[in-house]
Amino acid sequence: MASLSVIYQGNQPHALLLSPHDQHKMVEKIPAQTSNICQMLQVPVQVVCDVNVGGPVMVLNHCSPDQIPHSMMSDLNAESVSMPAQSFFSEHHSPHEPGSDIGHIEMIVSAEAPQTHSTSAEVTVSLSPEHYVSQFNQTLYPTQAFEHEEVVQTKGCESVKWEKSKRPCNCTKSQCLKLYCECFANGEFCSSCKCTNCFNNTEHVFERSQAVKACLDRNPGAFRPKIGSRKQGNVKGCHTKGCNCKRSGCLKNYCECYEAKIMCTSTCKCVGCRNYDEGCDMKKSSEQDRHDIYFPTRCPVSVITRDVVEATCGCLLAQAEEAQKDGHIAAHAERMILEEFGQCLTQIVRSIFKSSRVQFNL
DNA sequence: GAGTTTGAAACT
DNA sequence: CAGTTTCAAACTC
Repeated sequence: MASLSVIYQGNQPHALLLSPHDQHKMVEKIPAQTSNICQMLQVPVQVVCDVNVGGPVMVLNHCSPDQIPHSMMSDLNAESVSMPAQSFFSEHHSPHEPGSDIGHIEMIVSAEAPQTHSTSAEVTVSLSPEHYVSQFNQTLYPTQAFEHEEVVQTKGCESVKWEKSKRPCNCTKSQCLKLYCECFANGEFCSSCKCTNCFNNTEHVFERSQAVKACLDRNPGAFRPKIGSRKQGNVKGCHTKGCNCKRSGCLKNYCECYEAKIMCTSTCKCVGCRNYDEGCDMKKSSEQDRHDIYFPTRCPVSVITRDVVEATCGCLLAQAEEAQKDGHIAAHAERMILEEFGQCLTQIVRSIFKSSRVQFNL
């Protein structure tokens, strides 16, 4: 029943668990994992206790505010909350921002100790607004997914929006407990999926929490959004790790940057990237690099391959998009595109001559 | 819809 | 940490 639980080891309070859901089984199983929970979460949580709660603290964060108030209001003893629960959240949230984070929280609540303890633990929990991401909670208590949900993530003064569509997964071998599974990677339970042997559901909460921990052990940032905060001049944000594409030119949905509709950046380790904005990014040092990559030396008869044609079209489209973005008039846009086409032709001709020289030398 | 390609994740 | 394998989505036919 309690969304706020104090976990004891022997007579000593061991951990404070804030949970949005009524999941006793999970609460019972979590203590074994809580020893390094703060480090695992990488969420500095300042805990000021009237009694020594002592141990690590799990703080619900990064959950749907629509869910939290209900559980908090229904589960907490109203008399022990120093401010009305409704105002507690309304001060920090717009109720119509699904998926937004709690952000800054200051509250005083009472947590009922187990029956073996006669006292209540009154604690003040203060979350620093800049450390709002609680991946473990997010993944342990996933929010319901919505079709084509637009998530608004607020971090400090920055606001990043990205499309988050809930697609049914088709996992067959991963039990949906590895990051291969999009549902799992998004911190969601599988629902209406076509997966087989799925463990990413409420019936396998323990296995799932183990898998979450394993992922976080491998990579503490495993469940952080891959599309990070926007940089100056980067309207939509950037990929936190960058992509490693080698064959797609970062112009297909294989590329995580392209799929997220963002430009590749210098963080990416991609080869032959075509997904960047020359005006705003340092991805490539010069336009020449781009053409050199896509118009390499080849046998004359095979220079104009399908790849070359696609690359040329890509160049022209990129120019068109840039012209449109910059708000140029049609005539100027046409000129830009034609100039780009000229550059492409120049490179093709150069490639023919280069490969011809090679052949002649042979 | 089956087969292939791709690149991230996982593993060694 | 680099190389390899596994995996599921994207893509092609």
